[in-house]
Amino acid sequence: MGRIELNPARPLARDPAFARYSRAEVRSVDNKTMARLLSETADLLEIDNADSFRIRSYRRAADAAEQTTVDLVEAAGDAARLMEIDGIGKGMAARLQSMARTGSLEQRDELLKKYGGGVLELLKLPGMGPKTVALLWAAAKIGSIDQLWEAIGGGRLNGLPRMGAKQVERLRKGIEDYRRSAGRFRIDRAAEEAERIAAYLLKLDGIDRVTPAGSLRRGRETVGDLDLLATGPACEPGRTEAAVAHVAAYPGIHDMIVKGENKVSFHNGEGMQVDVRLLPTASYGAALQYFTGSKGHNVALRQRALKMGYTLNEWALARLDDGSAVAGASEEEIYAALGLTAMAPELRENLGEIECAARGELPQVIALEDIRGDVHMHTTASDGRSSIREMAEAAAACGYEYIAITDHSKNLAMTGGIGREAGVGADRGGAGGGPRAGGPDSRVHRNRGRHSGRRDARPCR
DNA sequence: GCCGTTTTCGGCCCGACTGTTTTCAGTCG
Repeated sequence: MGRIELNPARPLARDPAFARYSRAEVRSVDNKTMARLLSETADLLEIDNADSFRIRSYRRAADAAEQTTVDLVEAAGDAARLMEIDGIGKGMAARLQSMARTGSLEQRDELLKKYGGGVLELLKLPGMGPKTVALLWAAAKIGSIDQLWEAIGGGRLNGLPRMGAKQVERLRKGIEDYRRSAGRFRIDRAAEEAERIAAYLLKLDGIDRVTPAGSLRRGRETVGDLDLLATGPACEPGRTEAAVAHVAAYPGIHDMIVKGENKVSFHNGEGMQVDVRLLPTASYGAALQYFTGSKGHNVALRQRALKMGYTLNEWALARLDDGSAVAGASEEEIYAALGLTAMAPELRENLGEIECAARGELPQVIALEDIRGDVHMHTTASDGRSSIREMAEAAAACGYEYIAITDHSKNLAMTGGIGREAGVGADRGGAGGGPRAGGPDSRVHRNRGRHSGRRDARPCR
């Protein structure tokens, strides 16, 4: 078994959650995909003005699919097992089975035929809900963000119900904001995809190591393209045929962009571009440095190399006079040859880190081990999924010194809320997959990672 | 569409806020 790492200092392969993941068979449909299909169906049904309780059932099923510890594809052969999951009845069990078999959901496909896929994107605009989407569709056949943009420019929204000047301006600004962030993916989603693909790549004898590079490795909040660097005997020049074929056979590929000798690029089902590069071991460090970036950091680093009589590219750090390689197998030796302390990827944004490294005064990056506590936790007293005791025990297992329970008050009625009689807020699963007192799912609240300020949502190593 | 119960059918979460309208509809959490 080879290695997968987000940061060489913290190999993911040691992560128990990851270890479980890497053993799983890579499939194009999983629990998360099913949850998304169900949730989108609920959105489309709302636009279609379907029965609100039927819509709620789809949302509950989506939440159930997202949260359950049951592998739905594996369980799909037994409807009774699916129906043991809270929120999954006879109808939803059949839909889960169908999704496991075909990768799609018939109800969703039919509604998409009627309205087009653009309406799901419209819902991502702030202040845009299903009623407004339905209104725009009925009044002006607006079914996408581009069409809405044109309609706003042409003044075609004037006179529509609830479309005053403020609302139109809000939509216009919402589109501008959306377009600025479009095409990028949250780091947690990119990391999940990186782990999934890396686990698949490592199944080939001859690929020993896979490392995500780019903005994912630098810990940015969002990722554009996903860069994965692979090394091993099957990645050496002239011997990459089997590795290229293996990458190209990855089941999550939606469409192929490039298939060359050293690089395979494709889009996955979510539209994320993935670049897999096969690299010789001798150049691994240079390539890792080059593809990790950032662009500004690399430009500054190359300028420093030139001043020192070197040239730096993705293959090696080499002398300018005779072209002989000075370093390339590891990042550390490249930085050392340039008179710099090796630095964490998170620091490489050309914000003075090169000058600091030259002086030996690099700041220390906060690591998971530095987190001492968590001050935002919800429990089954409101909309969390674990009891205070379970939360405290999980925190203790992480080595935390303190936690703060921050349950909702009863003013936020949909979450149950503390201040009510014991059990009132916990006896039913509410919207958003609400509390389940005594339920089998003892995972900590999903907000934990976010509010801890970590990019890695996992609570423990 | 699910759940609990009445084993066949009724019930299913709620308030603040905003914009638009003038008492309400829609979104958000």
